[in-house]
Amino acid sequence: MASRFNPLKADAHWQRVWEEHGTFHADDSSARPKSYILEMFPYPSGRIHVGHVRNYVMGDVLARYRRMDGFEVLHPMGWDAFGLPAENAAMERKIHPGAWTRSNIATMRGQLKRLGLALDWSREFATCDPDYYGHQQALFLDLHEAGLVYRKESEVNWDPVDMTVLANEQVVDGKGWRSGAPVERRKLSQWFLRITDFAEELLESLGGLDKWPDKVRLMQENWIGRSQGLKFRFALERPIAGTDGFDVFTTRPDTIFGASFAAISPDHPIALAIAKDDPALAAFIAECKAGGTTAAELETAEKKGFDTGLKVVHPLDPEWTLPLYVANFVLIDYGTGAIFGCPAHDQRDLDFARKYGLPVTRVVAATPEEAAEPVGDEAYTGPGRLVNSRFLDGLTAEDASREIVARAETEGWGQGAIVWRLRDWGVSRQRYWGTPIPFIHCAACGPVPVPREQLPVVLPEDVAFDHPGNPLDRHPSWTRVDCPACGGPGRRETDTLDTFVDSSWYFMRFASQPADAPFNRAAVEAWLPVDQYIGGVEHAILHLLYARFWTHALKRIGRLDVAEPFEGLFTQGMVTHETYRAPDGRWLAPEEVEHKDGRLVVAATGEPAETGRVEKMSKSKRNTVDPDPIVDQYGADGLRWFLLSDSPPERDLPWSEAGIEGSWRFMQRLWRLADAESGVSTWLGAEESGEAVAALERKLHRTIAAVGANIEALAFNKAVANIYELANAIEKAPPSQARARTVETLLLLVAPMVPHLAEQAWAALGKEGLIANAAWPKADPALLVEDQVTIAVQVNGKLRDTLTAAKGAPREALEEMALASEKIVRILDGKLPRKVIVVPDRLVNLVA
RNA sequence: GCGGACGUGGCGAAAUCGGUAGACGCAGCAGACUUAAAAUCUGCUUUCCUUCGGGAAGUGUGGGUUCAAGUCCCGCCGUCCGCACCA
Repeated sequence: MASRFNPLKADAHWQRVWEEHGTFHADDSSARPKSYILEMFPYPSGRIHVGHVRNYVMGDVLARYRRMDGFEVLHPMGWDAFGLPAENAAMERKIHPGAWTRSNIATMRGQLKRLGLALDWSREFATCDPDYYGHQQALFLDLHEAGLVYRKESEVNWDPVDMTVLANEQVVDGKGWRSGAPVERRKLSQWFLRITDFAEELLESLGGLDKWPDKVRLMQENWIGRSQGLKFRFALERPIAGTDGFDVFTTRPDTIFGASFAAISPDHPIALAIAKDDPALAAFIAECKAGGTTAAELETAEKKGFDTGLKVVHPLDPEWTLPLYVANFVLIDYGTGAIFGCPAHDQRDLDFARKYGLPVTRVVAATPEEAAEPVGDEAYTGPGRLVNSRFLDGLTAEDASREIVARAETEGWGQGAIVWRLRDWGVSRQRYWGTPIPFIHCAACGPVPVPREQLPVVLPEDVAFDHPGNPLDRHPSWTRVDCPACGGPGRRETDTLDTFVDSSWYFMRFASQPADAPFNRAAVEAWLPVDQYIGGVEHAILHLLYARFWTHALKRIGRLDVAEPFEGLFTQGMVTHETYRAPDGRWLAPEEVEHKDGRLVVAATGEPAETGRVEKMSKSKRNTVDPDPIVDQYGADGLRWFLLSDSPPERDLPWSEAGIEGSWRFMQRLWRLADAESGVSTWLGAEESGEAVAALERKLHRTIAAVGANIEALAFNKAVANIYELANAIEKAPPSQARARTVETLLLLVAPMVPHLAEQAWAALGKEGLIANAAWPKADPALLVEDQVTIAVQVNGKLRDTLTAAKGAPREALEEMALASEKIVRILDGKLPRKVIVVPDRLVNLVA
């Protein structure tokens, strides 16, 4: 056995052995219990960085552990391969998006393979394979048939110089990223998925996802945003533009007698109707549209209103009219696009009322004294009883709400309603590099689904990116197609699907990939739900919600009996790194800067460089760290071990190379431990009993239990610490057969984390078979408990002494021992304690 | 503004139920081995005081509950994340 572990040879050797044996192929027909471990699949942006590695290694440790623990494990890998960066690359480098993507995939696959991940590569696919997106088109048609797909006018970002639609990330400070021209909002007819039909059940079943982080559940809950209240009708004093009133929604029906105005959105049909004959209002509406749409701009935007001069009638008093405003802060696509304002109990309404001199009437008071107090600068939104509210006076706010809803329903002017913040999912993208939406537009028949036998609708390869906009639009032949319904001339839909659609069902295709269907139902039902899904928290809302929706929708249309796609979710922390900038503002990669005389300079030119924030590794900030040179130097296991050590996996990990030397040293330590035992016959007949051996056995079994539990909990940093402790204990133990057995077990314990080294040492010890296929050791419950425990002795809660006692020693005995302690006798100085608290096996606290 | 998380040595961190704070690792210091270096091994490493026995303080901060608080409760300070005109 060599005295040093050489990862250069071992890594490649064992990777080849695993591949040749098909070690990590998932067998659909296995009788073992199934476990599906999945990390969010990567976008092939170029090369992987250590942030990716951290993600995949975590899943890999769990997958290898589950295999050893007796499960049939599905642990696949693929590529989220459609998306905008490929088109940008096409424009910048005159390379086809497909070619660019394929070449990145090849590079990244090679990088991943060097890490020795226990992946079933036979199931690999990319979402840009027609074989994948063709089935996606079929599923889209299924949803369409079920009425879950529709078309609607919707606003897009329009660059008036480049004459192109921009994705949100292409809008920088309200301007087009290439042209720099102010972006306009423009209406286009686009495809939508009816996710709002599922709002209720998506919210409901969040409650059952108890292996998800609370944080993510809460974020989804807020995103879906259920609000309960009253929808009621305001009658206009006199009809206008053929309408005599409009609906408003409120969550505070109890404050209805505090109403002082009504307001509608600038996009509300009534506003638009009035504006036709009212140039002043038309100007106001135009002004509302001019402002930017970024969060910061909205936050600071002034609350503005336009008094239409019209009045609406209070629903509970025909004599009482309220002014009708058009207000910039009323959203057309939430609730009914119209509100009633109750300034006393809503801050925004109060600001508005003060600005336009509207009355402010308190209708809820926390205390009886408060009833007469005028409202100041702050609206009161807390609980209380009703005042100034006629028949509601004296009721609590909740009771008053119920009373108003009941009365509205009886009298017929309104009804209880639930309003959702969630909007339908717009899936149209005016882009080339995505799944073509399988429809054909016909002047006579409208949009007609592409017949199933014509799927997949394959993206044409012959496209040019020398003009802005979607090259599919300009394609001379691809767009020309006959209408499948009437046979007349038609035109292919040139919008492609949002890439979030691609990632909404890829985990089903991993479980089963027949040629003639999106998936085989039985196979998907056997593997799903994913037992453990691992990825970045940045996907906490959109991706996870869309994938949940897709699964719920397939269930509703009878395609799949899976309630939720991901049973366990883990959101791992990001790997962060400092960013660097040159004097001209360019981002610099870590290898382009160096420290010189204590200052950071650009290595090539010697100009001073600026250190930016520590941020998530990303290609655009150029702060990524490539794993390849690290693997060259320390082996896959050195890197794997380092990424698992120290930082809790959910926390961000600031990258530094300082610690990896330590990992490398530990690899060699493990190797030496195994090396020392490879001549195990030397110790035959050596002492097999005695306290040292017994202590080592107990340590081993406690470690087996702890490492297993910590891997299950994805607390890899703790599992690493457990293993270090065991290694320390082994090194201190005298040679014996028990020690040799302990080293063997240690190898099993580290096998999921450092698989190459474990295989190499396992083979060197002459063990049969692959350690990857070995059984996870079982902890002997009898050895998990110590027979001796250390008891803390406190006086007034302060530690004064410790003593050793038999486990389970009775309270009286512990108290006696504590009182007999020399130190305690000295501290008590002859006095008797007033009170003695004994916690068996833990401590004795003497209260003096 | 609303919602949430977090704050422990020089650094990454641990402490499962309120019960010996700092396990484990990194960095550092001292020593052994060596002609030397690397590698490896041993010991020390929260702060302050010390007559070297030990003593005092200590988990952002101020209070509180308790025999006992990193852990529970209230207030404050700070950092980070999500949502953001949601009626």
